[in-house]
Amino acid sequence: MRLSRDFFAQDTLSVARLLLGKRLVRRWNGQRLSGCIVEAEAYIGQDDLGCHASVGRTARNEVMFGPPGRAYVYFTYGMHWMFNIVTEAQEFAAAVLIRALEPLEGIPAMKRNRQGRTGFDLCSGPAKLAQALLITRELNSADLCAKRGAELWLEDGPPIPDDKVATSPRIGLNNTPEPWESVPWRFYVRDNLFVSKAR
DNA sequence: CGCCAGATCCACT
DNA sequence: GTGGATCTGGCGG
Repeated sequence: MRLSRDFFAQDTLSVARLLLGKRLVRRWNGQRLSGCIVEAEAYIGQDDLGCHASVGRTARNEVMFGPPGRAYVYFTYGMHWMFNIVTEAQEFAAAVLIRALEPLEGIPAMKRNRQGRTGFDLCSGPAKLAQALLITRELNSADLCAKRGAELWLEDGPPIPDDKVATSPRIGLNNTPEPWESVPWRFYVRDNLFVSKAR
């Protein structure tokens, strides 16, 4: 079952939590590259100083102000692409950053995309999984809920019970004013080997 | 192992 | 001109 726009329209913390266990699927060259989401972070509105939307509406963050269920893909650190899913109502700028996947389908292709790296190093980080699934600028603003012709979408997966879900502060927010640097808006599957960092 | 700096582009100031 | 929702290899312990 493909995840619908209603799913992504929920509040961002719920979406981030519920995305654990869901499958991210990339269609490329007639084959499926996919993985189970094991780590995600919420970025919630213009008040959240960790969120790109906190600087106001710009060309870069425009997609976050649009309808839910679209891809917000941006470039950072001079070499990395990041994949987010837009959440909540139009005009409320929020998204979930996908931080790690447990690889499931198309692993040889992912390995090639990752210059021969394997296992843990395939998708254990936001820039790694973007590289493994060939997610770049062209997919920014792509509709992940399209009925046909989609290159990227999400599918249902086994629910992860609460006792297997852990939270922590978001990764990489250096010198962001509190409480934003410390709010526990990162969700990950406890003891899963493909999570980017143990805690 | 852990730590650290370099890589390298682009949006925003 | 600056610095970032990161990753990697190299170096030291």
